[in-house]
Amino acid sequence: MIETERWLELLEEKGGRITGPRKAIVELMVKADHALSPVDVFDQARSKYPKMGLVTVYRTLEILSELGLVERVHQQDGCHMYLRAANGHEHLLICSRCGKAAYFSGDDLSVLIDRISSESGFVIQSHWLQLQGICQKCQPKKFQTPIE
Amino acid sequence: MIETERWLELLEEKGGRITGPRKAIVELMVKADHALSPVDVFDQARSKYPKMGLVTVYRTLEILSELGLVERVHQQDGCHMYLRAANGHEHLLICSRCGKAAYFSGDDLSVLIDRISSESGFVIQSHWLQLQGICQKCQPKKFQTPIE
DNA sequence: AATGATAATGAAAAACATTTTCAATAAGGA
DNA sequence: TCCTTATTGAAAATGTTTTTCATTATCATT
Ligand SMILES: [Mn+2]
Ligand SMILES: [Mn+2]
Ligand SMILES: [Zn+2]
Ligand SMILES: [Zn+2]
Repeated sequence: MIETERWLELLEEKGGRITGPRKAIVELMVKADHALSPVDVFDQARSKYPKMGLVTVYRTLEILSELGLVERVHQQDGCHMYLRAANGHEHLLICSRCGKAAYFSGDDLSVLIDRISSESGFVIQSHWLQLQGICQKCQPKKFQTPIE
Repeated sequence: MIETERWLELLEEKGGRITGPRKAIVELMVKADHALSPVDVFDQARSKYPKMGLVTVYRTLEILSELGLVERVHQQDGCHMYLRAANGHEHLLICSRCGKAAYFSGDDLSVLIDRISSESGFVIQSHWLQLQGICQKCQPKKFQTPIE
């Protein structure tokens, strides 16, 4: 995948070296469709790079997060999970059964934000929006909307 | 404050005993206008009840949270913080300088949610919305909107 | 291709955060 | 007041993240 190359190039531009452990972690994070904990990353990455240390996972997630390639996701259960970062202004939609994560965009909260701002006196800088639900695969048949 | 009484009554109805440590924690959580970490609660509660143990703080926050009186708040820094729970459908507005937290209501995301739901195939169950900004007290003079 | 400076790694230890265990204490019904 | 037992806090156990440090591997320079 070309996205992997892009991440590694950015890493390199920043002055970092491209190493086996880093490649394994990047490859995995680029294609992850679930938020992963450091231990999840560790377990998965070891199949590509068996010597992988958990410390390296922490360090690499930190770097990828500084580069804006990965971001922390909060969930009711684990809340130090990492996922490929949003492209521009996107928010997350997460399946509460299987954890599948998808970004969406096109929210317009400006009216709400203006109102809250003037009611509260706060200068609002950013917002955090996250939807929880059940993805198509996890829905029992009876709840599935027929495609028409 | 009568709200403190209400919390203690609910605790009692649930079969719990009213104790010194619990009173100290409830009093403090009822009036907190910042999300507090277990250690914050511990430190503050010790001034009312010096023998307080940190374990009791963890246990009491757990109980208050089961009773729906307190809820966990996620922030970029500490994300195991606790705050008085919302009344009905409210969301948080948090000052990124001093941590002051305020609830607001009246968000209507139904149009957005319907759209995302049909685009993604997810059945959406709930949403998290949180605004970050600078509260009035923390705003430099030049940014303050004059009251007219 | 070989060399060398040094960034990156992983094992181990340390630091933190949270949960469990357990004997002592205290709440509150009888 | 007495008795049952929920609650407490100290200490230990567990789990997570960070630090330390000697070794290894990357890659710019020969
Ligand atoms: Mn948005
Ligand atoms: Mn969180
Ligand atoms: Zn799912
Ligand atoms: Zn403030």
